[in-house]
Amino acid sequence: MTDEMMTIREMCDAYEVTPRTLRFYESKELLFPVRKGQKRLFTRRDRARLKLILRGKRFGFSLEDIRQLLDLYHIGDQQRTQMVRTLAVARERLEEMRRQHQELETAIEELSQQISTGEETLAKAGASQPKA
Amino acid sequence: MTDEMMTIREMCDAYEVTPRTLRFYESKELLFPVRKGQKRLFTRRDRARLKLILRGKRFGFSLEDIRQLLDLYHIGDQQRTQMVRTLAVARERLEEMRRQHQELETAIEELSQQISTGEETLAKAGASQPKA
DNA sequence: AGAAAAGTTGACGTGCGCGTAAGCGTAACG
DNA sequence: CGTTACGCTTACGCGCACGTCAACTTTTCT
Repeated sequence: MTDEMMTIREMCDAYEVTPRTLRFYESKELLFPVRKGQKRLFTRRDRARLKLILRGKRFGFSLEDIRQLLDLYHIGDQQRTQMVRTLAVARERLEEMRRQHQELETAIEELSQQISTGEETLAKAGASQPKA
Repeated sequence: MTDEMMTIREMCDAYEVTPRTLRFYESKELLFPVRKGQKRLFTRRDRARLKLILRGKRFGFSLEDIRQLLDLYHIGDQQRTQMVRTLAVARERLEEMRRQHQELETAIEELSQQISTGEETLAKAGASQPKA
């Protein structure tokens, strides 16, 4: 709890994941905890990445998708050529997310409409008697 | 192509899925094609449901989640008690989707910001010479 | 009629995202 | 100083969402 380094358990409690999950993410090169002897210590950077991972999952991205996305967040530590490519990928991803955002809006409107219709139906049916 | 019924191949071409997928969805009670002899014929209703299934998947919902969601779209064919419950579930789902919508917006803004920063870095580095 | 095309039912295989023991090291506590 | 707790690795298992044969019936075309 040096405020800089967190043990695996502290991470689990903080983000509601299991140790297995964190080790799994490390094996997939999504996280890079440092080692104090044998034990893992997760840095602030790992915490930031984990937040992005969990968010990505909620949007339906695969871990491999997310791994690539994560690179977009330390743009600057790279060679120029690689960076150009990374930015291109990032822009594509951004477009995808915008489409998804729009589609979600449509879905919300549709479901909202269905609910309204349902409520009306219910009101009218309920006015007299429910299946008397 | 009676415009009402579609064969499995027509469905596959129309929605870019495999026969296996459609049969799988039927086995999971997400679709209910009628049978003409042995063959499946998909109705307009199946097509509407398939669209919702594919959309749900893009949002990261499981097929089981989606199966439950689909019921929300034929509200009205139910008993009153069941309908009340369905509406309640629908409202919860709607809230969840609104949260996701909001979170996606945040993510979009963040990634957008990262890209801008990256572009700046690239511009400055590119002005002189790339890693000379 | 005969062959190719399309569809059907099993049933096993596969990649992803972890769960779940098994067995071992170590460090912290009473 | 033993034991309890936490952590590590290795490895097999599992549920989901299909992919991929295999073997067979049914149309459809010529």
